[in-house]
Amino acid sequence: MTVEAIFEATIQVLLRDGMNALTTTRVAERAGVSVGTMYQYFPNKQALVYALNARYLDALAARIEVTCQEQSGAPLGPMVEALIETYWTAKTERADITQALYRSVAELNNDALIHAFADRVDRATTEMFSSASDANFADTSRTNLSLVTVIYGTVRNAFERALSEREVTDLKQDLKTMCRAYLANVTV
Amino acid sequence: MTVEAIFEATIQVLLRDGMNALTTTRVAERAGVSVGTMYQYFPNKQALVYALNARYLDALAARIEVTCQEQSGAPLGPMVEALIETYWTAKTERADITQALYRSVAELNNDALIHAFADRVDRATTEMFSSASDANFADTSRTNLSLVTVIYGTVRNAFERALSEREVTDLKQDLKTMCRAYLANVTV
DNA sequence: ACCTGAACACCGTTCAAGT
DNA sequence: ACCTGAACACCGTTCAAGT
Repeated sequence: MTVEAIFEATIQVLLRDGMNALTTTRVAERAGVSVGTMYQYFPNKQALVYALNARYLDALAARIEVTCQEQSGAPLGPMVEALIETYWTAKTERADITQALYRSVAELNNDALIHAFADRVDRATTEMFSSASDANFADTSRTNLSLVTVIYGTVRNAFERALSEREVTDLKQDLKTMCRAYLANVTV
Repeated sequence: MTVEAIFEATIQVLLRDGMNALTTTRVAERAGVSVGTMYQYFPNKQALVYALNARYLDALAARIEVTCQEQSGAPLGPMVEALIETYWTAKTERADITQALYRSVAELNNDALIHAFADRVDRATTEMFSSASDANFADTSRTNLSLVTVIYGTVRNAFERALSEREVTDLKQDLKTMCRAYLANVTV
């Protein structure tokens, strides 16, 4: 399909030449269509980058939802570790794409994108945590928000710092320790 | 000074009209100089944005260093809370500028910028944590890395999510709980 | 219905000319 | 020494013309 070819071309240009070289001409050329065709599917360049990120976040949200369903009813410890594992893996298995998208999304007004993603994922994780065999929170949505903000933020920052494999392993383990310790603290 | 006027103009254009409207012409106009003048001080537009971010990170690093010096010799708990407080305040007191810079820096290859900042700040925090009255880490640099990555990442993610004041207060408190609990866990 | 690509407005950058 | 701004190459976007 033409749209798929354009998406694929966008990722390739982003990976090969970076954000600055992401021109409509180059994307169209690589996708094997003319610029005009691109504008039939996307009203402008921003919309293309936006759609690409929306597509990625949708896939990410779906994976998190799967993990949340799998962990339903488990104890809190394994639960939060599974969430960390899923998010971290999803982000790192194609680290280059993750980086490229982080950079591309910054240019656009992505509030709607972030909120749609956050709402969907928050729903899944909140439900998961509520189902825990040892769940007994003073404030479920607060705990959920704290956990996911810390987890997603840490993964992102780990990316920016370009940590070594060793450092990533240690950090991931420490993040799990932190979240487990926090959960022990906020469970009544 | 001309350079200062250009920096100031850049921030203003960024705040008023966003990243897309940040054109060399507009910046020059607002700074009261011609485009040519801008190019005497910065080789290109990227360099201008880069320099603006470098300037900001330098000021941020200086503030963190001050906190680290102030906390020297204190117990770990208050120490990590002071670090969280300083970083969070520095980022939120001019939230609009923080946001604008987050967005502007994404476009450029900022590895050098990030690393220079990270190295400098890591040195300050590692020294602080080592000086704690109750410091006794199995692995000081690992603990330091985990703490700063989690803290900086959480603040950044809190920004992206555009949390309410209430949520921010709760999250900050929970982050402190997490870091304290983690420190209790990794101290031998 | 879907595609093409020349044409237009605008942006980043340069450089001969000004003080 | 520092500044100006018209000029140039290139990019995002459009639209009349093609299949």
